[in-house]
Amino acid sequence: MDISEWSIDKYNLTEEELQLTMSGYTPKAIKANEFFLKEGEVCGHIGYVIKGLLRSYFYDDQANEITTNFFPEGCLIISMDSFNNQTPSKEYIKAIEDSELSVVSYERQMEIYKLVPAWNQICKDLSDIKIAEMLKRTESFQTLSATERYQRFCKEYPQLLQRVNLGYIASYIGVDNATLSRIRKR
Amino acid sequence: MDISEWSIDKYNLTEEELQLTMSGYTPKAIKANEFFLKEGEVCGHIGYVIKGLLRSYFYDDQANEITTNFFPEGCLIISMDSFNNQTPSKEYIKAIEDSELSVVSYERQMEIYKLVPAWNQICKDLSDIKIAEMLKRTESFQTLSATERYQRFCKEYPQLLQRVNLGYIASYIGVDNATLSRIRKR
DNA sequence: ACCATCTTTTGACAAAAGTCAAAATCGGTT
DNA sequence: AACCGATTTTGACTTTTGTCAAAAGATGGT
Repeated sequence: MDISEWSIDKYNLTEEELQLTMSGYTPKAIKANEFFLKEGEVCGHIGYVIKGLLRSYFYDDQANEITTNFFPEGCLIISMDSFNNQTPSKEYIKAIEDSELSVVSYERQMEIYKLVPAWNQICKDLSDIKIAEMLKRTESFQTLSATERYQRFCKEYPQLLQRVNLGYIASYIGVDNATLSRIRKR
Repeated sequence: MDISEWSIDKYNLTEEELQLTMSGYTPKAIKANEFFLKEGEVCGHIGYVIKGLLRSYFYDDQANEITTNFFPEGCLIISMDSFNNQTPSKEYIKAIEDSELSVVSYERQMEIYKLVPAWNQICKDLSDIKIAEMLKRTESFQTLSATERYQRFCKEYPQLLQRVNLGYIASYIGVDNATLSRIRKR
């Protein structure tokens, strides 16, 4: 199962549980280049991307911006370490395009866990999906060349290719900017 | 929090809950080069490593063995995808040294989830730890050279350095065997 | 102690990827 | 249409890493 196959329908929530879940969520618009979360802040919300595109990134020792994830429509935005442990975030999350989110606060989400037991399972499934994604990503670094990683990226995220700067893709797949440019002309 | 700081003591289980948890676990000895899990098998057990050392690996397109993880004393062994979804494993898990494990079956672990509610939290915490580990690993591929990845490996897992083949480390950090050998002479 | 096997090192070379700077291109604004 | 800044491409070059094969070293079994 990957995130594209995931749906809340699986969990057979009662009407009331669905109500409780939905009631915690509020819409939030975010313009291109605005932040959903900054380094050092504690991630206080989960966001669901209804429309638009965001990305997360951090700065390495040499102050290069390293993109860690893209969040297009249908994604849940969450800085795992920061949200789960309510500790300061090590990364920024910033909108690439004007976006519309649906957000829920940490406190409200905690209540939902208590009121709707199925959320424990939902949460576990989402963690498992995340882990599966990351395993695949690690594998690509262990076994693929830069060119192959780029090809895989194109295959997996064709919808991102036209929408994000190449530099973001370059750092995402762990390749220098100029090298990616050369890879692209075959 | 990483796995070395994790302990079941955190969860204030009652004597009875602890009893129920422990009762599911049985000791299992495994000799060097024997398998804990083979590719294609469904992972039916979680293992806790009391003594010894194991590793997980798979074969890439060119039939290279790629090491994905090491499991020294104190680790939980679990093939996430296979155990969680009860699907055939894509990787092998094999003992590097004669090892002693404490194992619990999938069925028994599912019962424990029901009988000891705190296990939901335990499970979530362990997932979070796993995710944090993987984030760090991904970051190392995105930002570090082969030499730096080797240095980080040495710093993080000094106890493994003397105990595993260099070839295992090489594929773990995504470097050719011969290259790692050269890195090591500075 | 000896052999067979596996692991690690080394050499010579090729290919891949990084660096730095300049040029070209693209986007949005006035 | 001209301009500014950001992004992308390109050139010339260096460094890193991979490949292949052979040699050296280590290990375990008998």
